[in-house]
Amino acid sequence: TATPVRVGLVPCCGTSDGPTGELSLKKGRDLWEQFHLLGTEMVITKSGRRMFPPFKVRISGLDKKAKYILLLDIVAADDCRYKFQQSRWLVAGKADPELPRRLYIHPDSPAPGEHWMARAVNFHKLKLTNNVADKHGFTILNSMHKYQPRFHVACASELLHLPYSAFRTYVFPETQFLAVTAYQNDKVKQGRIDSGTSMKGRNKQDEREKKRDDMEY
Amino acid sequence: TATPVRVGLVPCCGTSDGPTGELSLKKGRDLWEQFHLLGTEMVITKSGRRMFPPFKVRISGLDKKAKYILLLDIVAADDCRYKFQQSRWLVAGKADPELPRRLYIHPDSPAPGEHWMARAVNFHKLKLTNNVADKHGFTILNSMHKYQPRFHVACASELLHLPYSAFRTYVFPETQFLAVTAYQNDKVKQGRIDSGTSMKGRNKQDEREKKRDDMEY
DNA sequence: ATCTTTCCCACCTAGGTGTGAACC
DNA sequence: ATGGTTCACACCTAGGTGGGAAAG
Repeated sequence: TATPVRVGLVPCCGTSDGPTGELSLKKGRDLWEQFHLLGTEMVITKSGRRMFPPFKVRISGLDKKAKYILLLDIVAADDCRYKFQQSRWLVAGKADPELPRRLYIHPDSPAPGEHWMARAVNFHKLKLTNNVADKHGFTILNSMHKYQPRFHVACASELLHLPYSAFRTYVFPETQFLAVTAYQNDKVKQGRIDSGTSMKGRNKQDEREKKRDDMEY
Repeated sequence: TATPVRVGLVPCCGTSDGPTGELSLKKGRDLWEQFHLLGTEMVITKSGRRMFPPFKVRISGLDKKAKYILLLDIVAADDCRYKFQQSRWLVAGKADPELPRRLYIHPDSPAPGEHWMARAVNFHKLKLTNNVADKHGFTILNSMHKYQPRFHVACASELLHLPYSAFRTYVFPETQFLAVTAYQNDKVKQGRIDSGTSMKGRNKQDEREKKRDDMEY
């Protein structure tokens, strides 16, 4: 084609601005890189869990009028099983057999190039699960394995044509992650909380408040 | 065309099943009809308010593969201004000049006939406002005036072709309503609350609970 | 004993809703 | 005084999140 297609991962900057403890991520640096340095972990659950940071790409050079389908899939990054011991990830044997591969088709697909180029494309609705029998179409992963998300652009005007259409694939190594059913690295857990996007779970009850509750009786 | 296009307003049945006071709507009858008997009121606000009951249509007889744009607009039902006095709506003069007409294009548009026919089409995201300077594209209405929603089907593969495309228009008289900035008829207000879909606002504090709060000091 | 998974639940955000007093 | 409008706010739903105990 005449114009080259360019795809860039959109930086996801942390929004934390509270008191920055030792563990919090520096503001203004890309969240993906920050977590990558620590060893990104993604929680997988039976009912499905989103990715964090969100996977966003900006794309240019498409034909404005031609229709495209945009997809994300997640493939094994290597052939190992891992364990987390003494604050570090160690190889713990050979990988379990790969599970049925599933494509996450961006819900706007198919859409013309101008639509995709107008703003960053966000794949935040993709969900990860460890449920081998999942019927929602979520991406099924093995816990304690390392994965690599991949982004694809397909020239296709209809979803039915997808299997026969030309693909272009883009990989961003900083989006590699380990699938877990519970956070292993406390720094990763704290980083998610600090980056503000994650909604806090049940807080340890504040001492003062706890006292008051106790006094109700 | 060979097959006739059929469009039906989808009944919106109330979900209330609590203690049914004198004012609550009977279960299992169409909400639109129920409110129509009372004189449907729709609140309009500066920041925009959804319609209730939701406007839903079921459509059949479209060409499966052809593309359509589905729209809703809301036009003056007559040339009067109204007032609510002694529990009834009375004509109170001539209508104010009509405000700029706005079309609400269903966000799935354009889409093939099979998409529209697969399930009821819901226009619940349309918002009503009385803000003449609105920049969100909400539908602008005059308070204390009577309106009639209209549903349109346009044969058009692109939004840009809309102005030149053929329309088919459907009107459901039971969806007429009066635009208000605050509910006038208590029965309408109570009907909305009873039908359950409306999220309750601040409740009059339950006496028992109030007492407890007061005792906190 | 250790590691990993599962489950329920309190908490959070986002956004729609009527309240009631203030405003005009 | 009246009638209509505005506004901040408590409440609601829906759905995503980590906590922590319990189970495997």
